[in-house]
Amino acid sequence: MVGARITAVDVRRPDLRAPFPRQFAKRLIGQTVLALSRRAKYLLATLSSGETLLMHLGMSGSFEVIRRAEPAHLDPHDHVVFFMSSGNVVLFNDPRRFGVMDLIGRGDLDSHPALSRLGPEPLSDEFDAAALARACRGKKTSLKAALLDQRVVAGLGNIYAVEALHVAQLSPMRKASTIATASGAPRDAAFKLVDAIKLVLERAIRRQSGKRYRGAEFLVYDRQDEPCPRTGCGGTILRRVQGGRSTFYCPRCQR
DNA sequence: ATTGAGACCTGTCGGC
DNA sequence: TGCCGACAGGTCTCAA
Repeated sequence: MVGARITAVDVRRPDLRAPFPRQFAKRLIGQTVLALSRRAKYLLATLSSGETLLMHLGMSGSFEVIRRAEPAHLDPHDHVVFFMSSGNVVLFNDPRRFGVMDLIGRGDLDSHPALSRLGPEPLSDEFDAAALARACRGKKTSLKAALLDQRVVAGLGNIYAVEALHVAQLSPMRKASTIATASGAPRDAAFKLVDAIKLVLERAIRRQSGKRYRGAEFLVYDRQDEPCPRTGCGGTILRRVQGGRSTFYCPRCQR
């Protein structure tokens, strides 16, 4: 898409998680995509008008680039088709329709409701033990719930929150406030957790970029009743539901 | 203000 | 083989 002009947009199904903005296709046609970037789990395309196309994959969304959009190749879940001046055709496919498409006016990026309250990017220098401890100070929720709170750290999801807690040897049920002192200074656990989050994400990006999600590639996620992967631990992975989502952890080495 | 539960929608998988 | 319930990677809203 980058450097190419959008020549046509086919919205085959406009009812994703949120309704599409008015005149969605019309406002896109003729614009050049200047750059692609990402904030948390939102994909952002900077357009020549200064507007930004915001996209989210939800739980089941994906993009595919093809050369020709033969009707026979289109899947019923290909909800948006972008035709580019380069000849590329970009398909947005989302069976579960939890995805999002929005168009943000010039200058309104920082005030957009989806983006305005996001915490720091986990791989940025801004996200360190001090920042994490500050965000968790006084929080009565579990540590796991805090990691999924996008205001604490942006873009961490269920799987990698679970994985990071295991690497850091911290219990998902532990109160979030316990990683900080009363004044909000980081305790040892905050340092360990920040390091674990960065490690887990960097490893995941290296391993999975370009690939589709596949299960059974994780240390503890989806591994209930299996032995704890920590050498010498000897514990067994348990599954619990926290806030309606599955948590997997080793009660022996995660405290 | 914070927190947890439920809702959104569809596909897949395991058990009977 | 076929049906049915449980469950799924993310956010959002609502009530306590």
